[in-house]
Amino acid sequence: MDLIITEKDNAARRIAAILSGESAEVERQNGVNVYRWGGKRCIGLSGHVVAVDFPSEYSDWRDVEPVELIGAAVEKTPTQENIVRTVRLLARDANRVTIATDYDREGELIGKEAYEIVRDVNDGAEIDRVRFSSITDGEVHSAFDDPDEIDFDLAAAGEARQIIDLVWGAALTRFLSLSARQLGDDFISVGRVQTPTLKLIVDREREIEAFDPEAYWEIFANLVKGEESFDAQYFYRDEDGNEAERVWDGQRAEAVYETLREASEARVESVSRRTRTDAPPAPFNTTQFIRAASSIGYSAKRAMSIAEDLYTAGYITYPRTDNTVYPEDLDPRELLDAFTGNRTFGEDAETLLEREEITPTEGDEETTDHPPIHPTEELPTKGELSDAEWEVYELVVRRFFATVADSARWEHLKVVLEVGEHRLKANGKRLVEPGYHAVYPYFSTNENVVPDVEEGESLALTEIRIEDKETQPPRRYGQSRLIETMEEMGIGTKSTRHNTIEKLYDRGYIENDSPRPTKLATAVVEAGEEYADRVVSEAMTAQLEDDMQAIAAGEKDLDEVAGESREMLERVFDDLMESREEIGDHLQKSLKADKTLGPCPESGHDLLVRRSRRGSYFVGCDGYPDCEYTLPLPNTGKPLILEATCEEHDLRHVKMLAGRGTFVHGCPQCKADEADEEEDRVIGACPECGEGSIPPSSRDGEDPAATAEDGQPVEADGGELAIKQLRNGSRLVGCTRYPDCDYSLPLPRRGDIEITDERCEEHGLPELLVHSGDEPWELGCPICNYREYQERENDSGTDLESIEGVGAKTAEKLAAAGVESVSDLQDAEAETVANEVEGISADRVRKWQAKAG
DNA sequence: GCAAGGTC
Repeated sequence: MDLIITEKDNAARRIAAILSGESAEVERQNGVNVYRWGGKRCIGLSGHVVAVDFPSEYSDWRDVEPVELIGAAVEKTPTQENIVRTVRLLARDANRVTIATDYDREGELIGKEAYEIVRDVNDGAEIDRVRFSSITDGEVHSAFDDPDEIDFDLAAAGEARQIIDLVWGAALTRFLSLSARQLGDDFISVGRVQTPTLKLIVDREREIEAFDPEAYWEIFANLVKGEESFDAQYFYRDEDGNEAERVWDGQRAEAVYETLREASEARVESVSRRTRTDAPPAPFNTTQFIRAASSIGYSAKRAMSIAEDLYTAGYITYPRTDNTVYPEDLDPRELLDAFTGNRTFGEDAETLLEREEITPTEGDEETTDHPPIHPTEELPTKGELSDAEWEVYELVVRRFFATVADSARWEHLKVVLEVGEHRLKANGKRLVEPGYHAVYPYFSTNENVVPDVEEGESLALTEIRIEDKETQPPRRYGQSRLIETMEEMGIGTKSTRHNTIEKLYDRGYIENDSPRPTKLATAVVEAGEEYADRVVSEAMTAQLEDDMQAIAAGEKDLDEVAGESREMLERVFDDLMESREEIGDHLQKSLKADKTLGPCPESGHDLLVRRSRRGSYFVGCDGYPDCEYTLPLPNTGKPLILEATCEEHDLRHVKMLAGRGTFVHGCPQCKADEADEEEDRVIGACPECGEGSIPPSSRDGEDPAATAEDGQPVEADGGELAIKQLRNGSRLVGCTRYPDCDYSLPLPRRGDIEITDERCEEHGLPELLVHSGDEPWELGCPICNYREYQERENDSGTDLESIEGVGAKTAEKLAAAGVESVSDLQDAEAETVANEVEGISADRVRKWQAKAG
């Protein structure tokens, strides 16, 4: 039997289809897809199925000095048991094994890992290696016709990276965590990629903090020619003879402004026209795809997650690639042809096909890993995809269109005008040939119209404006700019950069979007800069890349490189250990500063954001237990401390991060005070315990008021419903007998609530109006409102797509197997689902179940 | 429980 091993299931399926002439059949073994035809089997791994780690005697952080990790052994252990088991099983009976993992360094290492699993159970089989950069008929056949061997040197280069990253990362992470006494979930992590990325953000923040704004002025004029008018800006020649618009001297600006105001006309001194060619963009690699998706509102993580779903569904090519040059066997005409007749894309595809020559653009980076991201010839219908998936799909399709479209042409018109000794200029631009913009609407094509004027002509000068401005500090990195910068610096990979940023959020190093560093992050970077400069600098990656090159070229060996790196880390630890306490203190102070709101009104200690044992957030005093002062926080979301500070209480404002439900809470002391001052406003009897209330036993079970009860009839105790403002900022309609009766209905956090004279026929309560913004919102009867809200929640709450990682296509597949809602998924046996749904592993199902709570 | 790199 012949066995073929690929890096992922998707590749296994496609290669099996090509080699078998579409006759391969899939069967599941241990929940893993195995493709079979004739005497052949093909199985896909899931990337690395083994991982490096220290032996178990090193696993207790408190028992082992971090420095000991430097000399510790490093072992490989299987992480994907089912896949490893299945590979072993198949390998036993194989005469020949072909490694067909991705054509890049990491692919070579994954291939070598597969080789070792095979050799472990079968020392006779012939093992060879095939390489191809896109899974197409031609490339796959020619690779299999002429197989090669595993490049063990290249794989060893990858192993050097694994070992060095583990040793440096684990030793330094444990050292910082132990010195700051941060064990458990809140450990303090450091690594070759994450820490230089964090330093980028910290450095930018330092620039922003050190920035000293400078005042300047700009002067504009409006010019009229016949019916048309346009804006022009004052400029002068600076010391170097360059055109400058910013006037740094206020008195001079004022003088120019006055002179222009006194003039009534300007004479055209010169007119220059030029046309500019605007070349279409290069094909998408991962970074440029993320950048484009971010310009239409998708975070890096979301964009990648949607792209992965579209890839798994077969609509786009592999989304993790560095390549920006289409492979030779991609025939643009053939691919465009697949879009003709399509409702959304047909017309554009047909227009593009009408041209004689089609030459796709090329980017600077050409790699062997995968083709640039482009649509496949299989088209989804709009209904098959969610709105977000469709938007991202359309972006990928239109980018492909753009890369085979013509250049655009702009006409630039520059007019210089003179008013006495002063000069004004106007820059006009018109898009004369839309070219690729016609099929790719994601770039701005704003025009600035300046009418045709002639040299020597006089134009009426009106509306002189002077604007006083300030130089601005540099802007924080956005996520996609950060990913681009990482790529430029050579840190991280196409598959990991977006995860690294996510990791910085999870570790409490950055907050908000665009990311801003916490005090902890600054302290970690400072500690790195002082004691382990290599790990905060991209130089460590650069050195590692050089060493890996040398290993791959056979000039150095793995042990030599790893040994040098370990020695370097030893020296880092010589200094670190001496300053252990100092480093720990600084980290602990920073951690506290990240949680500090301001002074406690009772004891003068700091008020901190804390977490109760049940997981909810509140504000408590650092002087606890001597001072027991507390303030509540809203019960939804994760608190973010803002820079804004309450003038009355000297406390920082708090924002609650809860995805789409994010809101600014403000000063928690003010919120509590407001609630204490606000009188409850009674609106009627409590349906649970008030006058004329119905005992729960005889009530309709659908009634939202029928919360968990023991079924015993409740005595009418004269409870009344009132609009209440709570100290944690939320507002509700609740019973005046609280806590004896806990009947409650939610109300919006913002806006003034007006109690109208109209009453709900069903519940007898007054209809409510909420005033916030221009139009009042008719909330109506609070019971009816809550019922409608719950119904809406039920409709969307059971939606499988609400689970992160489940796309429309996957939800459809799950539904076909009888898993239609979140609760179905929770009740299901992961193994059973995996066996019934093709391409889905039990592990993945378990992850979804965990996410669904 | 540490890293970074695959994949989902």
